[in-house]
Amino acid sequence: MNSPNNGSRNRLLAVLSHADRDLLAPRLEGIELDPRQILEAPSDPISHVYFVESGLVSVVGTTQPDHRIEVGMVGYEGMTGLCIVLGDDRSANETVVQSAGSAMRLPTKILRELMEESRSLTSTLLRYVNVFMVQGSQTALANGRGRLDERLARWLLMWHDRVLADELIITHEFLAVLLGVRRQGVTVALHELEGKGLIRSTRSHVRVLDRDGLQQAANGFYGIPEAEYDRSIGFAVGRAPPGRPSFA
Amino acid sequence: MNSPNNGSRNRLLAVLSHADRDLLAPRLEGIELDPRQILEAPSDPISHVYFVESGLVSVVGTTQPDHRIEVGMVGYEGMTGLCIVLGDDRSANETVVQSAGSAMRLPTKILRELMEESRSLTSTLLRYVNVFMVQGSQTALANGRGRLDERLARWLLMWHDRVLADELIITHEFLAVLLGVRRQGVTVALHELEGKGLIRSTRSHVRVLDRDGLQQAANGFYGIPEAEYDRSIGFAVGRAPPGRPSFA
DNA sequence: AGTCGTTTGTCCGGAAACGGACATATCACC
DNA sequence: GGTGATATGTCCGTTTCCGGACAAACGACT
Repeated sequence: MNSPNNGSRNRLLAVLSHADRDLLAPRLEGIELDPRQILEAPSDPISHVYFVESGLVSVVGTTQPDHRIEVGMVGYEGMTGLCIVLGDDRSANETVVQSAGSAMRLPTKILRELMEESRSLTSTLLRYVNVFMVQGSQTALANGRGRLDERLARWLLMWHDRVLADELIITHEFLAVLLGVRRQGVTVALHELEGKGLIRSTRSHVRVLDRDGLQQAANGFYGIPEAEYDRSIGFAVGRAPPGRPSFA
Repeated sequence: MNSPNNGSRNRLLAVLSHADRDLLAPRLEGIELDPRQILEAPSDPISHVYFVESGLVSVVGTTQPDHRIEVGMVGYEGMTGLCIVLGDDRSANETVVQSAGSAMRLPTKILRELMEESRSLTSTLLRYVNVFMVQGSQTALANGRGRLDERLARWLLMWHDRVLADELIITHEFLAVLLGVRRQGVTVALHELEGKGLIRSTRSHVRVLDRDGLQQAANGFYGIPEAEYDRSIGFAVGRAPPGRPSFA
């Protein structure tokens, strides 16, 4: 439970004990994450779990072909393959790389074995599952009660937390899919936030200018999962810009 | 992993091995669930986990006072206190009894101890956590993409699965809170479903008449978590009315 | 400089849900 | 059988978002 900051860029790996890290290290494989790459397909057996180091991964819920929406977001603070951690071998959702980066990955089977060996490793991963569930709950809440501009502000903040940059690369079209709304709606909402001076929006780019303003614009829909993360997984490895959750 | 059907009315308890059941039995306490009773309050330490036997419990997400919505539903197929299972001591959500019934409950501390002792118990509970996460994802999806009438149909089906009765007791007002919409909207949507002959709606009562029709009305938003439950936790203890998930 | 695919900006009418108001219906209780 | 609290039915105008269409802007590539 100590946080030795063993040099890993992934926060979950970073908070592991030396012993757990030594257990994992030899089995971890560094790998690039390419945009649109699919890490988990619904109902397909999952081969690896990914500890994200940079970039961003979306968990997208699906039913009918036309019903799609993002239900969770994973950056360098988390991992994919939670169903593996929970003992299942496949996911009901799709997990797709949203923004290029890198990850350390581990074969499914190995993760299971190591979790059998180390209770403290298991404990950390389960606590992350809990935080991820909170994120999902809050997403359901925002989807049901939030206006488009509020949800957009929330989404930008969450992204901002999970990539270590102010400049995000994404098209309105893609954002619309993730938020489950029309592309034109995203365009208008971005203008609204830009008009308030909170962001700068150019072709395929969004730059965050005013985090505090965005939080205000999110109207209470942002922050709970991030606070839970800090409380439950542990505080940052060092840098924690004011007004931003410490893991960012 | 065998399903000895040891007589418990709670499905999770029922699928436990004899050994696990013997471990739990002496510590379980039967207790009534009264409507509106709060089993878990946000950020409050959780004293007990509840294995529901009858009635229904809602997990409600909250941020600002006015932002509330149901993010999960627990009946006799499940349990409350998932954050305990995952190693946290409190929940970000509120857990409230929606419909009267009974449960077997277990002090938080005891559950933790027993999970330390029995890996198979832990495994079963974690698989339920996974199913519950799927339920949450699908709720986020439905909230974001579904029309009110579709979400209402989905909700009625889910309730119908989780209480062993066709007659549900709830007011439009309450339903509106759970779905995160206006009360008047619920009234109109119920009429719509009633007009199609799918339900019968009277003061504080909704009777399910046509499950298949409701599934159609739900337009694909119903069924995934229920199927996951059957696949992951195991098939029913016996009765499985056609067209209804086997756990119901 | 010109071409072409992608991305964005901006229209429109219409559907869905909102917020508020008020009338009616139902039930528990005296 | 009357009374009052609770629940439901039905209006209204307004906001938010949708679905479709189309023009303009951008950027990569020749």
